[in-house]
Order: sequence, then C-alpha cells, then structure tokens
Amino acid sequence: MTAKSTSERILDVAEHLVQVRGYNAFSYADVSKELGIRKASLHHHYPTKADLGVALVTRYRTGFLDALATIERREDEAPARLAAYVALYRGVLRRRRMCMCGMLAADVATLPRAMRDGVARFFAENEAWLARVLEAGRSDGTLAFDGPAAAAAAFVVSSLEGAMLVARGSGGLAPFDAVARRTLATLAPPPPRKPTRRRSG
Amino acid sequence: MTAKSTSERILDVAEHLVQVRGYNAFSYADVSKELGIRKASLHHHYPTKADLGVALVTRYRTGFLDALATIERREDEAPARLAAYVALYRGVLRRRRMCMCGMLAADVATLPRAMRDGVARFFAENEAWLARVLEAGRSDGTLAFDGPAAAAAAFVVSSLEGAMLVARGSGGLAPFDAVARRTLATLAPPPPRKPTRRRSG
DNA sequence: GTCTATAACGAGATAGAC
DNA sequence: GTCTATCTCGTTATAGAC
Repeated sequence: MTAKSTSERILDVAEHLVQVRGYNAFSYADVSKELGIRKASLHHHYPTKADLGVALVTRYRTGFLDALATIERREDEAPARLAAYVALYRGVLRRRRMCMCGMLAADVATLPRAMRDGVARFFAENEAWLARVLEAGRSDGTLAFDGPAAAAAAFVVSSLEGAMLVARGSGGLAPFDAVARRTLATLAPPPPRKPTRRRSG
Repeated sequence: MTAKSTSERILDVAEHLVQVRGYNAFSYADVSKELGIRKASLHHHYPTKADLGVALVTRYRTGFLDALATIERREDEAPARLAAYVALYRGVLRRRRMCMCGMLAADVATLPRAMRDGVARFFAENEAWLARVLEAGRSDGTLAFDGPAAAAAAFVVSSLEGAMLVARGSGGLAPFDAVARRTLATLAPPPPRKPTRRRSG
C-alpha cells in the first residue's frame, strides 16, 4: 500500500463531493479546504474543472469494471453474482453517497461532452455485464425471466439507481433494501412444485 | 384560460430549468433572459432562491396530486390507473425533462430544509397513492404481488425514477418504456391456465 | 411591478515566485 | 509541486427611482 499521490487524493475528495452534492455544487475551494492545499495547486493537477470531471468519471467507471471482474472471480453462480452486484450499490449508499454516475446523469445537461460520454459508457458497461450474468443464469436454470437479457439488465440498473436516488430523499438503507430485494425476486426461478402460498419477499 | 401571472410564468420557466439542469445549475439570470424581465423584478416575486425553490416544489407536488386525482376519476380499474401513472412519468421524459423531485433528490444535500421536506413529501404521497391502487387491484384480482402494497409502491416509484434518470444519460424514450413495461409486468396476475410458454413482455 | 445600479461574494482560472 | 496574488465573471441580493 504505497502512499496516495496528490492527484489521487484530489480525485478521492472530488468524487465524494460529487456523490453527495453533485457536479455543479462543488468547487475547487471545497477540495482545497478538505485537502489543506491551495486552489492553484489543484489546477496544476487538473487545469480545468472539466479535466477533473473527466478523470473522475474514467476512474469511477474503470473501478467499477474492476469490481465486476472481482465478483466474477469470487462467485460462480449467477444469483450470487447478482447479489454481489446489489451489494456494490448498497455499499455506496451505506456511506451516505449516491452512485457517482447516477448523480452525473442528473447533471448531464450541464456536463462537457467527454463526461457525458463517460457516463453513458458506465451504464452501457454495467448493463452488458449484467446481461451476461443474467443470460448465464437463465441457461443453467438458476434464474428465470422473459425477454432479452439486455432488457432485464437495464431494468436492474434502473431500479437500483432509482432506489438510491429516492432513498436519499426519504429514508436510507431500509427502503433501498426493500426495492433491491423485490428487483432480485423478479429474476428468481419459480419454486419447484406445490406453491403452498408462502411469502416470497 | 386567464393569462398567467408573472409569478406563475416564473415558476414555469424555473421548473423547466430545474428539470433539465438541476437546482444548482440555474440562476435568476437564466429565468430573466427567458422571460424578458430584469433579475431585480424576479426578486420582487420570490425574494430569495430558497423562496422560489419552495414554491416550485409545492406547486409540483400539489400538481401531481391533482393529476393522481384525475386518474382516479377517469379510470376505474387498478391496471388502467397504474398505466396512467406510468404515462405521467413518460410525458415528463418525452419533453426531455426529468421528474423535478427526482432531480431535487439528487441535489438534496444542497437544498434548504423546506425544499427537502417537500421532496420527501412528494415521494411519500406518490407511494401512498400507488399503495392504495395496488391494494385495490390485489383485492379484486386485477393485480398480483407479494408483500405489503407499500413496498410494491416504493418499488414502482424507484424503478420509474431510475428509468428516467438512466434514460437521460443513455437513450431516451425506448429504454424508459422497456423498464416501465417490465415494472408493470411484475404486478400482473398470472395467466389463467395452461401456460403455453409465450413471451409475456 | 418593473426598472437601473450596485453591492458582496464565490466561482474557475492564470502568472510567476519559491 | 505548492505557494501568493490577482483577474474576470456570474451569482444572489438590495436600494431606490419610476
């Protein structure tokens, strides 16, 4: 564990600020205060706010890809992979943050093009990964759903992003968990036989 | 149709700006330009931006309640009411906007308390209305789902808000429609008998 | 109710010393 | 790579004439 470079610590602080306040509600001054370093020094690492924003999106997106790869190494079954995917989101919310790209999706009309492209790519990559997992689960019978896997994947991403968004405005983890459980239940295979009318959630 | 008062036209423009850019990315200058009226005049109607923000949330929230009441007058069956509810969201997205309270939910950390309370109330009222519709539908057999109606209602709101959010970043109406259809399918009663394995979505 | 004028502040950004 | 100093602009907000 080498000590973090200044440019990385800038990204850490800026990422947190974007996840909590949004892209347009944080400033170099905020990062400066938090890091105990002057504004001008920040501009040395990221000349413009757009540069910082692009670095932020790129790191977040590739970090997420890494996390997805880790899930695939650790879990073999589709349902376990799905659960780990949900846990990824839950971990963000537990730290009282919103998914950074969900946040940026709200700000999208005000973002430089390179950032917008990064955000779109984040969602595309998430859905592609999920679609693969879902399709595999349907093939081996551990999951069940109708229609294209890509559509089911988009549904999962939307539900989770929406659950985070709404949970921030209302409650916290409990509402998120309820929505997440319901989303996963959508993909569960039907019970073997003789449905004795038991609660599924 | 009486001519709109200036204070209402201010709300119209500000609402649009919030839905597209977010609360922290619009200014009195933007509204001023759009309306052809000086910034100082805006302050006559809404002394501070917080005042404007609170008026914005209140009007949006009560307007939504009116729309829900209209749905209940026009549609008798739970599935039709649900479909009309989804159409409400779709209409917002079709105009290339995001649900204003979904937008404000992203900005929540930067909002004055009165606005936060309004946003929370918006979601609470939406979920309460939906829960009533869902419970009625389950009672008369036009809908089917497990668990408390309130949980299913929260799930619907989250999915739709998330679908709007993600659709803005990626595609447009088509991805939203796909998610909405899938969300509604979650609440559909099982087909009568002999499921001949046909696509449900 | 709308205007001109202006205050007070914070934003993103740059120059140049160390 | 960090600093001080400074610039320019946009922001919210106020005072007071019309």
